Amino acid sequence: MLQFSLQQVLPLETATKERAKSLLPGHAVVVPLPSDSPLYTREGVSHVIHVLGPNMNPQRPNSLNNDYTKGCSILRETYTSLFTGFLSIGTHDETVADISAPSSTYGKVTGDKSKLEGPTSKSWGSWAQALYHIAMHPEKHKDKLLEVLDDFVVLNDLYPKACKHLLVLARHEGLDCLADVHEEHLQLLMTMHAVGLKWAEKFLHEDSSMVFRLGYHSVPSMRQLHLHVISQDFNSNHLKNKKHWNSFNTAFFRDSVDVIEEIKNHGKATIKDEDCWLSMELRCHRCRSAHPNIPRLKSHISICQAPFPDALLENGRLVLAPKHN
DNA sequence: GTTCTAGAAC
DNA sequence: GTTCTAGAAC
Repeated sequence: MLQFSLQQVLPLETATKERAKSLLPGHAVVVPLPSDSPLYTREGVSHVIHVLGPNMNPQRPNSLNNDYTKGCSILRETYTSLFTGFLSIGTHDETVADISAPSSTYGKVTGDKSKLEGPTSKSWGSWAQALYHIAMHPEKHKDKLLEVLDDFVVLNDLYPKACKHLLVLARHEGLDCLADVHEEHLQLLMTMHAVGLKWAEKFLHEDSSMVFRLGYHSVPSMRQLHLHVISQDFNSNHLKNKKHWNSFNTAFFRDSVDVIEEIKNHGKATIKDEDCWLSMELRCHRCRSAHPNIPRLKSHISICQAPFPDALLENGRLVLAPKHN
């Protein structure tokens, strides 16, 4: 256990009292250490975070009178305040005096919101981390990888929705989805496209009747930016529901060529995240006929010979699609 | 992202 | 009978 002398603690106590006279349960206060504090000069401690948990002792202020539910709630706030305060140190030059815990929104704190607004991107469940782990540690997943490059890896989608379905996975930390992509990533997007195209061409060399599309989901379920390279047969037992179909056959699927153009022209990509795209009626991607359910749609697409619509053939959205008259 | 389940809908 | 949907869990 660390021991502090009075001399070490005094500057901290003064600095703390400047920030907050008292602290309510569930709240934290971040105190940057004064430059004359021995804790700072000798130990290199830059900040101290004070945090007050729930109190069940009737002899002390703010006793909860054995209200266990309220105690749990305040304990949750306490930890959130503590971690939010800790995050604010790394990401902002200045800290605010009192950080109170948000009850439901992640990353937001009271006080100077303009400086302390937390990450606005979505949070990811544990099951959404698989690609991230592969991107960060490809050496641990060699058996799954088709190609390993400095900036990308290529792998088969674990649940392919067509005969050929690859992912070109970016290895850059902090790049999780299209919303994170900006002008500085243009070269990266173009390289990902080139890598994906190379694989599509390799498959086309083996079977020239295949047709490929390269693109991103507007709002991916898995963390870490990944480009889908998918053949347009959609012949797969893993394609089971409307969401599967529509995520590759509505505007929810953003063609790589379009994303690159949008980044070039506007510095950001269009994101069609409305749920309506994923729950749209099922339509054949070739002849646009509607079908009542997935089994009927799949039996239709296995025989549909219609040419791909012009909108898909323009500007390389489809790779080596058959020409029609 | 997946699987499982229950209930509704066809 | 089958299929769809939503929710929960992982």
